[in-house]
Amino acid sequence: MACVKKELNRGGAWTAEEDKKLAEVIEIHGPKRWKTIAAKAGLNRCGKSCRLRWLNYLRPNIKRGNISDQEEDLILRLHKLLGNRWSLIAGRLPGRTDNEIKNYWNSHLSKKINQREEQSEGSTREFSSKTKKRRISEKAKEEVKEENTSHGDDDSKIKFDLDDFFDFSGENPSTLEWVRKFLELDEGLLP
DNA sequence: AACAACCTCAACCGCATCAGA
DNA sequence: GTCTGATGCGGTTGAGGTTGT
Repeated sequence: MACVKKELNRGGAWTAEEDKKLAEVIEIHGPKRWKTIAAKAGLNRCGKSCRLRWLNYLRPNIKRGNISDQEEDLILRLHKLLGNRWSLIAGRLPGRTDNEIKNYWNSHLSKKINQREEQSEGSTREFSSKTKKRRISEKAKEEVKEENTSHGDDDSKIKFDLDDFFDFSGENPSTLEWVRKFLELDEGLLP
């Protein structure tokens, strides 16, 4: 459930000191029983906050920043296939978190896709750059809404998207190698 | 230089699901 | 079978930084 609102440190950025305490307690007790961890660390944070901090920031092998072209390509394909299942997508990208991918999608990729769509529409209408930006971000929001209402258990859509997902014609060799590794990772991804 | 608009990302929230008593 | 607490997930918010006017 949600953190108890009073007395807990909500909304504030984590300090290095808090990170250190949390990491120490997790080292001893392991990354489970987050309520207990929060208490033992003596932090005014709820268990959920501690878990999130660990998963998104403190966990070993976290990659930070600079999503590579290959990773971006994979995110695009996986999103096409899976929709907004960020944790599933993150599971295919070692060192990346669902939160990071979700943020990256919302701030970079959804915009890119919309730009491509607008170009392919061949619209002749011109807007000021500011108006255009606003329009793009609003459209992105609309699309996310639509996605959520439609991704359900729609197997037919997934089957349809699989063709696109595995269409690697025209890819450069490094991307193909990346995809090959990805497919080796989990043979159980596909039905 | 000052202000407004916009962007990014860490963190929170609410709900769903899981697991154990 | 049911209740309850823990965990996981996706959506949303807001602070701080950047860019445009």
